[in-house]
Amino acid sequence: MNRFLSHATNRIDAKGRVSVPSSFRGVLAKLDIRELYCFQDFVFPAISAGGPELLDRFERQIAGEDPFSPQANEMSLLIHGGGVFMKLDQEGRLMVTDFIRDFTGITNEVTFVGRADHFQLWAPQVFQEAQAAARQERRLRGLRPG
Amino acid sequence: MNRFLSHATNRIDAKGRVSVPSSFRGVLAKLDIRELYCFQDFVFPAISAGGPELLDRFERQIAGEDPFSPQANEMSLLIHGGGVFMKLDQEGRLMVTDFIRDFTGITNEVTFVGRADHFQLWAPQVFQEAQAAARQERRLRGLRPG
DNA sequence: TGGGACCATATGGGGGTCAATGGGATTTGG
DNA sequence: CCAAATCCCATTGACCCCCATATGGTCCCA
Repeated sequence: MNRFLSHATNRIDAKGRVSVPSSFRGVLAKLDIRELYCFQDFVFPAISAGGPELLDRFERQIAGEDPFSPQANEMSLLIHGGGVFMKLDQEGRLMVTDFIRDFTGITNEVTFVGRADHFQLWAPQVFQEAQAAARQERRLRGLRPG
Repeated sequence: MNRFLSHATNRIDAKGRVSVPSSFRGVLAKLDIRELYCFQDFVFPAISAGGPELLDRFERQIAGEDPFSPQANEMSLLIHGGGVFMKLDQEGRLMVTDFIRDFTGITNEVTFVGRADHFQLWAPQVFQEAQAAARQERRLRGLRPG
């Protein structure tokens, strides 16, 4: 597998660590990603995590605009001010810091959600509800993928 | 046969496995599908399963939109976060995980339902009712298939 | 036409392997 | 020098490979 897919929920231990699902670690290894760029999602109350090239992409996006524009300023506020680099420990676990807890509402469990080129950390309950809402909205609009 | 047709109900064993109907496995072999892309159906409480090209089709749909739009983000939440790759064991059985149980209400039996280019997993009772409801609705509208 | 051999599919379970988790020991940073 | 982060090892349980058994249908022949 070469992209992040599916979701899984893991427990946070007494030291505040949580195991990143094995399949996600496999993708990271395959893409040779050793350090995670984590940032606050623009839409949902979730932390997004991916390789450093994610940040590069965002910065290229900014570079395409007038560097003194309010839009560029705002974008930088989000991706730089709301972003951080993190590493996994030897067992593939991640420290769940206050940076993550405060933005997501995570307390003692984390739902990992694949998003193709990155993955996300959600509070389990919040993820369930957001997904149900997205499904409901699609139905109302009569849209279908494919 | 080169498409998924008809429906059949099989039992889940003590280890949580269920046999995929032989005719469906035959279609999978014919289409050279070795790994199943499974996702939560957008309308019914059923898991849909098909070849990886199903996911490709969804992703092409997303690619047509602004990648930073809430719509694209939402769509990805469903097809990436709500999708899984699964494999059959050597006897053609599938593990019925919580991912499947929680969404479908499946407990100890699975109804497999052919849908041409993919098939679905339903709780038997729920399938019966949904099919009956669909039939009823058609009758009220005076419509006939074909 | 009825019985029985034969075959394919569904089902049951032993046991190895690996991922998730828990916790002691050591290092690092302020 | 203390607290927190990281390393390292042990335990547990879920999943998967593999082989055995049950079940039901079809075909053949007397």
